[in-house]
Amino acid sequence: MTPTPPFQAPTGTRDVLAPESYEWEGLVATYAELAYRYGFSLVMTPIFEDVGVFVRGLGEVSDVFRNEMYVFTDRGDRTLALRPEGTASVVRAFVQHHPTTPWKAWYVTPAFRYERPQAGRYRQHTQLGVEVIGTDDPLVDVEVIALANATYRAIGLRRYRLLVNSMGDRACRPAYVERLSAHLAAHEAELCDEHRERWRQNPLRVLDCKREPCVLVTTEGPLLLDHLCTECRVHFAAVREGLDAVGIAAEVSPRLVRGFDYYTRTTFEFVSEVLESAQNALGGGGRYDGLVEELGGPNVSGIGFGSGVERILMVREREGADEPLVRRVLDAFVVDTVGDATVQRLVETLRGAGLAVDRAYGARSMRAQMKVADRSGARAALLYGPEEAAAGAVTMRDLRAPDDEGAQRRVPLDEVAVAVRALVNGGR
RNA sequence: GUGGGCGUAGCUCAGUUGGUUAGAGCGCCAGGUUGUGGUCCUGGAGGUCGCGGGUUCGACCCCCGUCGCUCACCCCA
Repeated sequence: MTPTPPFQAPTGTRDVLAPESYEWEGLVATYAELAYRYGFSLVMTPIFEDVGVFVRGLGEVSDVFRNEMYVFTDRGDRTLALRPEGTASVVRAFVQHHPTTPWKAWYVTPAFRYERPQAGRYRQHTQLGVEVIGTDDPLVDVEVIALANATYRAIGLRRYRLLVNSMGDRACRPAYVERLSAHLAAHEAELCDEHRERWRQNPLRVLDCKREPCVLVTTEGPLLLDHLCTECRVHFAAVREGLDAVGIAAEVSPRLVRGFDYYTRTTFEFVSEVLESAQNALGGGGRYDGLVEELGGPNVSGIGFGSGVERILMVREREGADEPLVRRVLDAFVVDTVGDATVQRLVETLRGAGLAVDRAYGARSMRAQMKVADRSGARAALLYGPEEAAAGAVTMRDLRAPDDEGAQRRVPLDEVAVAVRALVNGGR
């Protein structure tokens, strides 16, 4: 402590202790409950995979693959990578186990990307998300978006917007990309410095560029939404109608292009209004048509979303939510100046009866133990000293009583559980 | 990968133009109150001033390097 510790959490990672960890508990519990309500089941996959899972998943030209992956070789000479996002692993698990479709799976998992850390961005962050594999029904798109939205709402987020777009599919996107490329080529000199060099690698990314030169060029260029094939147009219309039907406001954002190569048709992103910087994406996702097949499975479609836990909680704080998501309060705290086995038994009995109970350690003075009891936030203090030992009882004290009048009374040992329960439930 | 800011007690921070034993508040521990927390009072513990090197008679202060944090670019969650 005093000297510099020899080890610290690695750059871009962090420890989460109470009370912050209570927020995590609350968010994950809320999300798990909602996912269950929406008909999803939990899936857990390893946090590292054969690097090929992610190479095929993300695409070789994606930034994540090119320079952000944690790749390593194990002792068996296998090339593995820590997962940079959730979808590819889940799709791989789908292909390996072929569950009945449509398969609706939810997850919470760490994800790793080697980037410079920044507000709301870490090298290890935590993503919660879902995937639905085996149907291209637009109602599923609506459900996935609705679940994300419901989660944000449930924890109190209000100041965010939903952007949606359609990326087209194998039938219509290639032709569009050619049109776009032609347009970019004609205006190459007007693009921003970076894209003037790089636009050929992934012309769609230029649409997502926020720098003015690119914005000017692409604004007058062709939009994918105007060049969708009939099927994609119908699908996108159904998604929008479905969102409308369940009362979720969505803004069509023709320039929304997300980072991974596998997206087709529906893409969406929730952006927060309280994050000024470029890190304003709360979560996002979309449909992927070729990914399952790419990883060796049948030619079926899937859709999913991922959202960052750290970012959600940061946004929640910035929105001014001061109510903790969960309250962890002890029911009773035991103060013991006798030190025989009685208190040890009592504590276990109370815990067995479903009460949250802690005690002081180290045989300290009653005064010191009472301070600990106070700081613990427990509702009741249970004092056990020589007098109580002689009477086979404890003194139960209400630590939240406004004054000392009637704040405490003697309770026989075998009635303590009932008495504490009554006090916690508002009686005395 | 590129650039800006910052590293002094567990936490939040002071620290004069470089000068001798580095301070405060909160927190922690003990006592006042040998059976009572939340108020009050007294005392105490706790710092190789991020780390390494340099300049100087002398460095928390100046210089170089390094590590870490932070903010922005980029990318995304």
